[in-house]
Amino acid sequence: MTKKLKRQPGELESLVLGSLWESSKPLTSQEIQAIVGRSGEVALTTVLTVLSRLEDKGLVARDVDSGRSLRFRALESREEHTARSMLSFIDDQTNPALAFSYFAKGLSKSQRAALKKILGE
Amino acid sequence: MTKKLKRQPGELESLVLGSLWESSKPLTSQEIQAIVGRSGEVALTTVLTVLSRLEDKGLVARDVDSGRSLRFRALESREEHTARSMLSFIDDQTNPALAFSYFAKGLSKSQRAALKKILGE
DNA sequence: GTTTTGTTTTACTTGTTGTAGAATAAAGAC
DNA sequence: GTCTTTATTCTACAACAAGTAAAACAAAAC
Repeated sequence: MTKKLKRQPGELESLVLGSLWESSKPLTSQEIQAIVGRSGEVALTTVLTVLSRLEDKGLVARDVDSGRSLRFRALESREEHTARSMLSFIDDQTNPALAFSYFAKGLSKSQRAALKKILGE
Repeated sequence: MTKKLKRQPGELESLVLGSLWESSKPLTSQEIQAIVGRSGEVALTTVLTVLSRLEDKGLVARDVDSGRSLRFRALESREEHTARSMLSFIDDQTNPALAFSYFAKGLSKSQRAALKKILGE
């Protein structure tokens, strides 16, 4: 009997990281479990495994809480992470301008306006 | 004896796809093999496996050459692909403007100028 | 028709992620 | 101070993606 995975590869990691991005303060593993486990439970040990892998990748750090448990936090914001990811694509571009052109075409009117404003500053 | 992989996961796929992006015309599997196999050989069957996986992902298509062999081509340019990838990050952004701000900060002066120009058109 | 050349099938390996039980550590209760 | 509860780490396996290529197959070329 082939056990089917509940999630796509990378999905749980994204959910855990996303919960830290959304939160204004560091979260305990239990709090994260409650957030990602909305529909369908996830074991606490699973959450902790994912957190430790995110630490290995340098995306998450832990602090000792005043008490027994740990609190986890993202090392960069969602927006910083997004920007870095986007920039990594630009790096191996021989013709960035052409890539920018397609990119701009795919943005919404308001997104394009926002980007234009930022570049003007 | 644990056999070490020559490459990181995804690397060969990138090399194969990259060879098609660089080329102005569709390439045969042999031609691709010659390009990606510069330092350290890759079996022709390996190249063909990778090509077929790229086809499954909708990134590559094949045409019958005038003769016996096949010619492979990328379905979008490197720049189109880059733009699509970048846009996919923007999609799950609640605050695109903030992401844009970090993004702009990471661009070189000339890249920033190029992007600004495109947005002005 | 046999050899050569090109492609598909099959198959195994490694790496990453999902998943969580078992073992361990440490805090709190009594 | 021992016992229980709670939190974390260790260990392990399953599933999927990607690297790798031999074996099988098909079709030119000779």
